[in-house]
Amino acid sequence: MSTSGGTHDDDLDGWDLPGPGRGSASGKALEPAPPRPGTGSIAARAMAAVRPAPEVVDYLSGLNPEQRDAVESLDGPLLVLAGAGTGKTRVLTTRIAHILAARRAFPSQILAVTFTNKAAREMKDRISSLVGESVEGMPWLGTFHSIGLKILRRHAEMVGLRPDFSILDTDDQICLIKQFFQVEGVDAKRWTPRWFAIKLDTWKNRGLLPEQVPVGDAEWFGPNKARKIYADYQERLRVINAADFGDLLLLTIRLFREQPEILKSFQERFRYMLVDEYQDTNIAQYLWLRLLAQGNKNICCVGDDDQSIYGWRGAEVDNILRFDHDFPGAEVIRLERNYRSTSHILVAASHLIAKNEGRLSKTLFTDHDDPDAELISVASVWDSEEEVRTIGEEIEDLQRHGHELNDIAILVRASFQMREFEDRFITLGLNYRMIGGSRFYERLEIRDALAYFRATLQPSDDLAFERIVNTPMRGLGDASLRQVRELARAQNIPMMQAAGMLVETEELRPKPRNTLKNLLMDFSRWRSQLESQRHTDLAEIILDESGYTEMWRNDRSADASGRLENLKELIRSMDEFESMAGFLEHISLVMDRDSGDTDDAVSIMTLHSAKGLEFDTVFLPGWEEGLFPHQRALDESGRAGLEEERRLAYVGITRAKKRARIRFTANRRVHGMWQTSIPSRFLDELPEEHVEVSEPSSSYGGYGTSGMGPYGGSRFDTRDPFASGNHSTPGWQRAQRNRESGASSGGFGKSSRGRGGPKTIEGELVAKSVTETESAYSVGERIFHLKFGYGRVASIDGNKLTIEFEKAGRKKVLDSFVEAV
DNA sequence: CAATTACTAACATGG
DNA sequence: TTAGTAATTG
Repeated sequence: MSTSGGTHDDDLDGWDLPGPGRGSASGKALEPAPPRPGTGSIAARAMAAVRPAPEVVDYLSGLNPEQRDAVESLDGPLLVLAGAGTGKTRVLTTRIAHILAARRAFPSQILAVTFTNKAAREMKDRISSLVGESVEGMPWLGTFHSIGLKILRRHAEMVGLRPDFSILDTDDQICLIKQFFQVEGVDAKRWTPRWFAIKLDTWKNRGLLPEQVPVGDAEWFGPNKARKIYADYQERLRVINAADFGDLLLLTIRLFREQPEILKSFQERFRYMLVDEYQDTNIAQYLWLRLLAQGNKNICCVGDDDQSIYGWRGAEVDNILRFDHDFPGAEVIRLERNYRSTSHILVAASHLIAKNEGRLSKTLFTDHDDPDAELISVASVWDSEEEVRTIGEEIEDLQRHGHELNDIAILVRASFQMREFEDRFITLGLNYRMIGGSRFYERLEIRDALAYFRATLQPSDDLAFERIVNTPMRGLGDASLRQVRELARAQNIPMMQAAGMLVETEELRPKPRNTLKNLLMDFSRWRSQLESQRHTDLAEIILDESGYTEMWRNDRSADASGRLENLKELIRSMDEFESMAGFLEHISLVMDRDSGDTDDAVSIMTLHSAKGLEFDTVFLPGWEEGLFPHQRALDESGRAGLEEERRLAYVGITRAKKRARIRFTANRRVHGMWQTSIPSRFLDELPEEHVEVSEPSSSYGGYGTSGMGPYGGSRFDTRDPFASGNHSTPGWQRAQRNRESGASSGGFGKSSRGRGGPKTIEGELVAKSVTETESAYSVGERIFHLKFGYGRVASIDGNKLTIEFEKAGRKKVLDSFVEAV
């Protein structure tokens, strides 16, 4: 691969566009081509599109004037502010179709960046249905990371990597950091590797190299130590020929800055740039875009500040607010006509988001006002078990009434909520599709198998090597491994290489030395078979000869056979790829499997991954304080965190076309402990006229004394229309007390110093601190618990009580959930 | 070196 | 609760 200049126009090959033949691919020849009628239907329609009589062009018809403007304003920077459901994706895809049809560029000359894999896939699908097969593989349509990767692979040498470098996922990253922490003697009690991984990510999201790390940050764990670990970490990545996710962007930026000719070649290549979800871009992505857009400035960004939900990942809403400053002369088009939702849904969502400050105010409106449209439904349930069950029932009911499962989605705040739905739907035999969440490729056996493949393909991949040296156990334990690791570190070489040197010496005892030697021989044998064997066969050979499959066959535990199944499934899915390397690359970027798209199935996913999608019916479970808005968001980012959560709620509601059904539980188990939950404050922020508060669909009155309201807090306490009267639940009373004390203390707890009372933000309860100073109970006291019945307090640990229950045995519970008797 | 036991943090969110 | 780690023992 050429290292100078970077004129890799190879991917223009095979792009067969109606119109000018190849050869005129680069440069001036692509200026608006003169109309040449009859060269193909798309081209023919395009002719009409560029100039007069646009009505003829069917892909443009059906756009409203603003949308059409956004599609046709091809030259110069353009920002499209598009509210939820205003046809954002439609504008983007039609715009691409228009560029192609007008023959302004080849598919390979359009850069289209999305934020998530799903969005990229969706866009690809929609473009090909709009334009036809020729776009099938628009090479530069993808996520920031996948495009960064593609660029880096071509010019890896320029940033100190070999073109076949591997990509580390978060777990690999944490493993590596852990090692550095051990070497540097960082107190693992105070700083966890995971925490540092997040910080590292934050720096990278902001485009900071080790030497640019802010002075304050650099001093963590000791004088300049954090900076040093960052620098060492990067150096280690280089040695093991790997890049983490952040590097995919950061190294590309470095490449562009250090190699102006390469940058220039890309600037020339990308005649049109389109960016989806611009509000989610972080600084690194912004820099990346700006470098590329400095060429011909045909950049079109589409976004909605109200849907900015990736602040935690470094997204800068400022990017969207500053757009015309960054790209002088930018045109701004607003899309405010909503085509998706009923007016109940739309008004409710707008009402909610209006509570946020500092937004570019947009007013969404809709025409179709269906008088029969359903109100937003809000209902409480006893616990998550009931939540899952009733939603299951409602879905079955919808199904009986002829609704397709494909039109139904369950959107949760945190991925752990998805499992319960999965379990329930399996027993119901209800078809479901999980997106994101606990992913196939994150399972133990899959990661192990992948580590074997990685280590085979990429001898320098230390993390893969370390993962499997002693899996299955071969007697290569800590002691031997430490020697290898030390040598590798001292010589600054990958561990496999170090191991190779070590087995030639007497350093190791004979037994481990031989096993290690054998293992290395295994790897080189597998490596030699890379050419001769089909990659799926080789994968099986590796797993068999390494003893990995046998390990599971000998395993007596219940899930062993499932794991073997998964391994087979892994090899099966490998079949769809050309090579092992291609397969590994795919899964390192796209951790979710896109399978079974054709079946009719309910979608279960997080709110984050739901952005950009729409469904007739949307279930929104878990609207409880602490879960949604999530406690961590409030603790760590205060008001900004709360606003981001609210945007997330907005995103959730606006996914629904016809029915939005919000659920909250009265009790939820957190870390195995029962806690009473308070309804989400967002419920109060919905306009009553558009909300229908449903009766709980199954009664749980039998649990306690009559009229006990299972929910506390908010509208549903103070003027609760349906839970008759007295809130005698201790948990509720306690929550209420928390609330009041929080409000009166009125502090603006930004730094969480001290483990005191609840933090408030302008009178709102933001963080209910779990560490109550004193328990209201004493050891030996007789108590009543709604789920477990009567018992006696065995011990007290802050607000955690260990109770010896008369029926249920010994349990740990939270004090707010028991009641003195 | 491996198996057992005791302890503790984790349930954000994505590429 | 559970998964992961650290310490302890065979």
